[in-house]
Amino acid sequence: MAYYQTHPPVDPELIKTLTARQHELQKQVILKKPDFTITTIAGCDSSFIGENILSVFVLLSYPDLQIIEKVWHYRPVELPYIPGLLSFREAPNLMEAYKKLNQKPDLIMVDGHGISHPRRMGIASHLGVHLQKPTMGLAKEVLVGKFEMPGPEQGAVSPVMHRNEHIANAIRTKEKVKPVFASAGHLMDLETATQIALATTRKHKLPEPTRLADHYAAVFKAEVR
DNA sequence: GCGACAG
DNA sequence: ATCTTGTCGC
Repeated sequence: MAYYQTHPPVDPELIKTLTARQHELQKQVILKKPDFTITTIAGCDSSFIGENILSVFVLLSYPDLQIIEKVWHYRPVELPYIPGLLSFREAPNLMEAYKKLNQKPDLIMVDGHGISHPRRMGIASHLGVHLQKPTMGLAKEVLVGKFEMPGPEQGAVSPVMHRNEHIANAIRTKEKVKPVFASAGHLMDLETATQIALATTRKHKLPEPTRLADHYAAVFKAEVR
């Protein structure tokens, strides 16, 4: 019985091209501690409806975390999910949504990894380079690297190591709940990213920027349908 | 060669 | 990511 695939088979040559593109983009990534005061932070996330992708940006004040603005963009998606190449599937639409923000954030928390990636070029770094904005990754699962489970207490942190490099931190944002993973994206450093993840966590495992982006992605998705 | 593999 | 029911705990 024939069946549909969301996308046609991916050309191996395309994978080579995109991988090479990541190596080029990686040269533009700058890791540094922000030298300014963060006043606003945005969370972003994408959801899918068949062949389409819906991306959301939620702008919050910092550190009080009040919602200032939320925008979204919806359009066909062109690539399937390929581990390591997630940015080429989601970033284009995320950038369209970003354009709709009347006020731009000081920092963007992206749903996924920053430099904790095979080529140190996760979607958070990818977006940071393209938007020329400070970004950090906030992921629910590890992509590459090894780590020891952090202690069960809220605030416990343990390093994620890969090729002898400290690429991310496993963070226990909620007591006895699975940790999340924070990493530097662009114009950011791991220490600050970790501190921001904890500073923006309230009553849930996911820090507010990511949690709210997740939430509104579902809300807008229901509207589109 | 054999697994692992963000969302 | 998405599909998909009930269930446990605050």
